[in-house]
Amino acid sequence: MSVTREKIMELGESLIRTKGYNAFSYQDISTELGIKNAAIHYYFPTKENLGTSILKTNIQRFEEMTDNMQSRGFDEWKQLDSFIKIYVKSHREQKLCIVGSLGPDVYTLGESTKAELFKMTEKIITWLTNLLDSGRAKNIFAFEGEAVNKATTIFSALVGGLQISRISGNTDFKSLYMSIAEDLKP
Amino acid sequence: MSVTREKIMELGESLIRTKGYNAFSYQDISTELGIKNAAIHYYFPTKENLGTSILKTNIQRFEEMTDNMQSRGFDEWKQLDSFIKIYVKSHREQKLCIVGSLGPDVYTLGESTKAELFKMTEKIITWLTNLLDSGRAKNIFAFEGEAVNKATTIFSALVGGLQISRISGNTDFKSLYMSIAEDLKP
DNA sequence: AAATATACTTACTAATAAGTAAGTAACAAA
DNA sequence: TTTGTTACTTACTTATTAGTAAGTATATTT
Repeated sequence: MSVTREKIMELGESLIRTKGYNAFSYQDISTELGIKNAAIHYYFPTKENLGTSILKTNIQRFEEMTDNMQSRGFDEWKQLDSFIKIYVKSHREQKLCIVGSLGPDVYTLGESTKAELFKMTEKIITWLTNLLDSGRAKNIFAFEGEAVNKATTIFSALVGGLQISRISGNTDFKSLYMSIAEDLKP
Repeated sequence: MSVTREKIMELGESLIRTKGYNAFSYQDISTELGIKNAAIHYYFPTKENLGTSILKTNIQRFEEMTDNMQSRGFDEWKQLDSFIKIYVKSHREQKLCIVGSLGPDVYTLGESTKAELFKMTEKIITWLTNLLDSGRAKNIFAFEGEAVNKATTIFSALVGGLQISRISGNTDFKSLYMSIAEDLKP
């Protein structure tokens, strides 16, 4: 695949996670990459097209990661830890996760982008739910109630945590991570 | 104060919490209110001015609410419950909270808006921290670690929860609320 | 050698954005 | 009665946006 195309997607994702979908323009990308805005339209005819492509790549990356952890035989703690580390890294880079940055804009997105955003959210929560359930069955995790509720709470705290910590300059993100972990210890 | 001015602020807040700050325009407001965009500029010379004013009002409302609960002698559970109910209401209205909707746009906001957003976030976390601390001292709440970390986690989960539940159509928000409450029971 | 495909640029268009300057109608104050 | 104030409208300007049509240089295929 084209290097320019990949650079556009990479920068596009970075801009979404930094400034937000409705605040970035093709000009932001073209200036940074030293190309013309029409070059971006060559690869991604519409902005919706670019947004959708970025989300599809993110879904793919997420699936590759979870498949990889599964095939390597990571236990539930290790898998949860690896997932949370994505957020620790985002926090270090002062970026939101893609779901958390597109979430508030959901009503302004085109249908295909909205569909991918929904799909990604669903995949994450389903994966987390299964992880929590299987961890509880093995007595590795302990928590009350349905796993899907715990999964939603954890995911919400991570998504919201990145936003809150970025507003207040830099709240200690490690403590959020510890708070989630502590909460699951038997 | 002017009725038009109040309607502008009310609609402005609603638009921020629905479409996001960078997706709404003075046209959205003027069309809805049947006035011209210059009329909005008469009350709020710049968009930043409007955003800042909306945040200031929100801070004031928050302080009035907490003061009111204090003076009425609400216990810690009742206070936490009342706070969470704001989010339950937001969820019902399919709106985000103002912090969660402006959060992702923080790098695109003007200095004065950013300052108020920071102030509001800080006030909420400080209030929640004190509430959790005093509740724990009375053995009404039970949790490990520092109260400020628990406060941040709870606030993050609420802010993120509204976003996640709105993406996936309508995840049961009540369960998030229960999950937080369950977690604090001694 | 001619035709085709790739990866762009040049040069626009149409729409929408925030913002402004000057005017006006209605009412109150001096 | 004039003067000023409030609450707007009219009529713009300037900048930026997503998006497009047509052209071009380079490499690849036939």
